[in-house]
Amino acid sequence: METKIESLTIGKVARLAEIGVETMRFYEREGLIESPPRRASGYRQYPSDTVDRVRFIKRAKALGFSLREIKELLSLRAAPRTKCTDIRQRALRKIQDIDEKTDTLRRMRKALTKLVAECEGSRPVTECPILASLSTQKEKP
Amino acid sequence: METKIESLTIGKVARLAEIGVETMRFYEREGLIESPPRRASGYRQYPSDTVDRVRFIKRAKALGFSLREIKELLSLRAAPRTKCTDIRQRALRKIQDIDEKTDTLRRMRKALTKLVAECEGSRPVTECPILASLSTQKEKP
DNA sequence: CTAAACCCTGTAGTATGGTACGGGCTGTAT
DNA sequence: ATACAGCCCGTACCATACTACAGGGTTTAG
Repeated sequence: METKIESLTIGKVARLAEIGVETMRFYEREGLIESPPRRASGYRQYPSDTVDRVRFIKRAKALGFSLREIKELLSLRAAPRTKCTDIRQRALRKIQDIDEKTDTLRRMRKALTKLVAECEGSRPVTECPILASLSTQKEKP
Repeated sequence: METKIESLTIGKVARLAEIGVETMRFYEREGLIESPPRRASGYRQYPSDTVDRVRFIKRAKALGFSLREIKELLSLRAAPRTKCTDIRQRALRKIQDIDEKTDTLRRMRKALTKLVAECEGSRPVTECPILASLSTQKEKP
């Protein structure tokens, strides 16, 4: 134990982030996590914060962001040369995306809550509140 | 013009919901929208509320719900025989999912806002607030 | 020292969610 | 009445995001 610097094998990162080892390598090929240093044997050595990065990827994916979009999100600060105005623009755009998603979730939640209330009141559930709550909203592509 | 009942062709629904005609038929095959009545010619005749249903599908997809999950969401009220307690259970479960997603979005938004603030202050952007804001969160699978 | 568990590269296969024909009727506007 | 957009079905193909080998070297616990 020469260096006590925290470094993890691919398998450990994968277990901590709850994804597969193959997926780790896939993300590396896709440029979502950078190619880590290697031991003499060729084994990857990850810094421990990689786990957070992978968890982030996992969560963002669950929110409907594509790997391409996630890459963009992660690279917002990555390039140190990038003009601040540029970063700002892109970040603001992402915030808009997020606000739209949040709003849709809020409406879905409201609809489901209504459904639950109807069920508790033991009244017949004939109409679909999920649809009803969304029906008036126009989409802005 | 015998019947003034609002009914739309597949193409009209598709245009209104901003998806492709092929996708409409795909969703029908997958059971996400029910097989509508047909004219003598075989042409599908959709009631106008189908547009809302399709828009809902589109939005839910953008939030990371799979078609299977969306089908579940849409069928919560669909089966009138379903026990209320059962519907309630499933709805509550979905609300949990939604709350988790909302929370992640909230944190992402906060991180991006911070990033924007840093850019406005024209300070160097060295750290990645997106990751930082998520790093302390443990995942609950 | 050796066996089990891990890691390596490369390639191939899978699931999901569409998208694009081909070949052929139908509706409608001029 | 005819052209041309729109619809029908069936099948094939596509991108994305994994997932699973095959064939081989490496670590590490006992």
